[in-house]
Formats: sequence, structure tokens, C-alpha cells
Amino acid sequence: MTNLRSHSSSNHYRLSNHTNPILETIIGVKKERPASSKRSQINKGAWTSEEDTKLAEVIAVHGAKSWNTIASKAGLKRCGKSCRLRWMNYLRPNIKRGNISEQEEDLILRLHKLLGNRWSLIAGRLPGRTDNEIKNYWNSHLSKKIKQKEKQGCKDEKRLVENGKEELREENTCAAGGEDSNISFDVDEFFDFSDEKFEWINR
DNA sequence: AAAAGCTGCAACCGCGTACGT
DNA sequence: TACGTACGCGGTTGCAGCTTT
Repeated sequence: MTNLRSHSSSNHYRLSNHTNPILETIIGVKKERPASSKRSQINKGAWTSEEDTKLAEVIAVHGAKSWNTIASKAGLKRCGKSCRLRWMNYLRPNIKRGNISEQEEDLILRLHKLLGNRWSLIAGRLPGRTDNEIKNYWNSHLSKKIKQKEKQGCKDEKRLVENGKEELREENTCAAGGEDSNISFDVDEFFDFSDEKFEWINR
């Protein structure tokens, strides 16, 4: 797939982010961003490995619920909301990190066409992926790809017009722009994962 | 080598909804 | 029913690292 950065030769930072943070704590690999603390009671900014460890320990005992309780039990100067986010997007087991495969990308595109920006729903269909990750991936990769395709589509359309075949199309795509515009598709076809490239989904 | 601009990700914020009292 | 609190979601921002000039 096209995770440009991960394909580049110098991606130490990214690679370190794609490993288990608890493991990072143990082996001391993780690079930390300075945690800013505007107010003394509540920490903001990047999580430290100590915070990660504490949070994971408390969740292991009490479960991933009652986030404010968890925050206080862990002795973290964080709000429950922040703890939840950290757990859901980073610490949770079975999180798949790293490059999004072609199949996953294809599925994201299909689901986005169907659901729009319902990232959590889309993420629910992609085991191990978080809504935040998919949202980021969409904003940084796929939206650009789509724009490029649309541009290309506009050029093609111009050519069609020039060739006098414009009547086949009419008031469509180019001017309307965005992916939400008058999209029609066959639901059965949409959810048809019989193609062998979607075998992994059926599994 | 240094500065400027770009990229991608983690984290924050605000809002709507669900739930308990 | 009304109110307060917690949770979950989507949009947005901040910043480290990378690339280009």
C-alpha cells in the first residue's frame, strides 16, 4: 500500500509508534513528546510511557469502563475522556498498527461511500483498526486520492464534451464535486465480498 | 548546512446521546 | 419529567519528523 512515510528509508519515528507502547516502555525505545501542563491538576499533551503502563495496569484489573474512576485509580492527572481515548486508540490489545493494506483501503472506500464520515462504524468493519486511524488515513491519503481522481474525471469529461458525446452525461459529477453527491450504487454489489481479494473479510 | 514548507499522527475539544437519580 | 454525569463520536489542532529549496 501507499503509506508513503513507512516506505521511506528514514522512518524511525513511525516505526516506533507502530509497536506496542508497553513493550516500548520495557525496552525503552519509545520517543516521548513533552507533555504540556497548562493547568496543574490535569495533564495534557502526549502520554508518557509511565502513564501508559499505569493505565494499562488499572484497566487490566478493573476493566475498560468508568473512565473517570480508572483515571483516579491509576493516579493519573488525566480526565477519563483522555484515558478512554488513549486506551481505545493506542493501548488496547489487538490493535493493528502500520500500513493499511490494499484490501483495507478498498473496504474503507466502499464503506465511506455508503456511510460517509461515520468513522466508528467503518472502523467496526476493520478488525484491529481504530476510528481515529481510519479518519486520519482518510484525511491524509484517501481524500487526496479521490480529489486527484475527480480532477482526472473532469479532464476526461472535458474530452468527452469536445468529442461531442456530452449528451450521455448531463448535469453530473464534475460541478457537483464531493463524494456525497448523487451517488448511486447497488447495495448487493457493494456488500459482495465474494471476490477472492475480499477473502480475508469473509474469514 | 539551514530554513521553510509539508505530512501524518496523537490528542484535544465540543456536541449529542444514553443512563442514573 | 428534569437534571446531572459519563460516554462516544467526528472535527480540528499541535507538533515531530521529513522533504525540498
